[in-house]
Amino acid sequence: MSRAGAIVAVAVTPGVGAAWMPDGGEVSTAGWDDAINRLREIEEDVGPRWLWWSGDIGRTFVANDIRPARCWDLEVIHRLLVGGWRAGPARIWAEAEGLDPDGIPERAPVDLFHQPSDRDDEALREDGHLDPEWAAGERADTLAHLVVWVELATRVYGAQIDRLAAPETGSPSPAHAATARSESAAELLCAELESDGLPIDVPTAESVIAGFVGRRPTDASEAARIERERDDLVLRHAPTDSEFDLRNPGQVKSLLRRVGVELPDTRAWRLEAERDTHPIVDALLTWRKAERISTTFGYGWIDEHVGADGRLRGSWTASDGAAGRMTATAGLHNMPADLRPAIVAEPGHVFIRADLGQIEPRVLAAVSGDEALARACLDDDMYQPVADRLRVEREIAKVAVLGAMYGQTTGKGAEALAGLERGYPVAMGYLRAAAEAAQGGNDLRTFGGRRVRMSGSIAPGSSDRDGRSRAAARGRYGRNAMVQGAAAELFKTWAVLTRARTAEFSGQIVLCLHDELLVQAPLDRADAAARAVDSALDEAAHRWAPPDHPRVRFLSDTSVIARWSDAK
DNA sequence: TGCGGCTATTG
DNA sequence: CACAATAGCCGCAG
Repeated sequence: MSRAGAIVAVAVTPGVGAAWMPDGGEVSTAGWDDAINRLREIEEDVGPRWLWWSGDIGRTFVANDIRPARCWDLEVIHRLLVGGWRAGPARIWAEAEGLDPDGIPERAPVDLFHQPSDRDDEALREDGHLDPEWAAGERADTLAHLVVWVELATRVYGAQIDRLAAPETGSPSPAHAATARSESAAELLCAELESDGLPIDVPTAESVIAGFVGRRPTDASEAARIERERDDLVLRHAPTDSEFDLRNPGQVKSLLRRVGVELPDTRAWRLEAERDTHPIVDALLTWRKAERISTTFGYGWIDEHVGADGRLRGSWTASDGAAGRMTATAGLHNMPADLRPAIVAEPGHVFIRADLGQIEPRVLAAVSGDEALARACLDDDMYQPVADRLRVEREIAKVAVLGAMYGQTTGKGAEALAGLERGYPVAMGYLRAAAEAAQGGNDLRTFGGRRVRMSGSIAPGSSDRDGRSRAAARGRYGRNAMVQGAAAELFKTWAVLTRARTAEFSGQIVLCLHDELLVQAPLDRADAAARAVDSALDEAAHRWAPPDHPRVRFLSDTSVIARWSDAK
């Protein structure tokens, strides 16, 4: 029997045990021997929305093979409401209680007068702040302490619910509470992505790598010899009486000047234009590619990040950076396309690869409420109707729309920008308002309720001493964050619904890539899983979409494939 | 040792 | 070569 509305606050410490408390009910505890079984029973019998302090608890669940359907992550929602990255129990508590975060106590130094054993055991100080030793996680070591944590969690939860519904957050919107739930689930999905990893066929990966840098060296001296030979393929085109370090851009520039190629910098797209000028340019481009594979995506990368089970693992964050996108380490988000043939579904399985078409301009149409732009989204290729309206080529229209979202003011799309202003004034006004607010140093809030801080270290402007360009950079940052951030929210809603709806077909999300999902499923259930991915998008668009705005059509290009490179 | 600059890769 | 990210190597300041 499932009670979908049930909230169960929970705190777990491996080796110690667990405490849990249903909303309005009694607190229970179990020692570690019993804790995981009890929690698993609750998940299976009740399927509650687990309320916990941070993704650490979710990771503990996942590490013990419990995959909850629903959660409420206080730290995730704190970041959503407050913006930025700083969190932790002390900040979360202070925010919930309306206390000044600058008043958060430092921990007392351990010295003759402050021994650890002197501590009293109260979680809350007289001034209302969380005790620093509790905040540092040192008081999660007994069942009695875990009981206190679940009680405190319940109090923070109440405050967050109030805050999500309050006008202070901007326009009060059910989207904010919905985003809070999907962002929590996304953090849980990150725990699973870290645990599960991405299937990679190591022999295939190594043969791709070998194609760029040669066979795996057996020892350090062979590695050094190969490196030297690679360097020589470039340097043989250079004057023999001079030494150049190819890894030093300044020296590469001098080297090129010596052979008559004068460039402001040595980026690949500039070198590309000079390929025919001198043979050293082509050699250098080849060297760069090999060097990149060798240092970043070579044998060392495989050794470091691929497990014995043939899974590539990195760490994941559910809402990083300016706008709250998912991020991943270990090259999971920037793996060269050349390596995609090595991403292969395991025996008896296939991948469902699904990617959203033109997600950012469609999201712009939705959040701005621009009816004309929303109508353009009815087309599979929304740039075509925009081009027709502006009476320009499709490529021009595309560059103009992207330029508007990125804050471009010069170049090819600039003249079409005026047409956009006339044709889609609501969307353009939305972007301009965001840019102006950001330029003036005002915090923004995305459609889903994420606060984008314009004060603080993430926002641009610290290194740039020119005030005007700094202001312009802030404007572009804010303008883009509103679109990219809302797109990230829609994407995560889709991802967590895909997680839920493909589970019955044994689907497992193995990669999230901003607008693309890779799901592994058993061969014989692939079609059903693929249909579930598509219907999860419809469901996500429904849940996420602004209720008082024109409906916007979202599209997924979905295919069933054996390896990542097979699609499109 | 930490940080900014340059470079390459992805969405 | 606009917006976002991770990550490597180099030179330079402390």
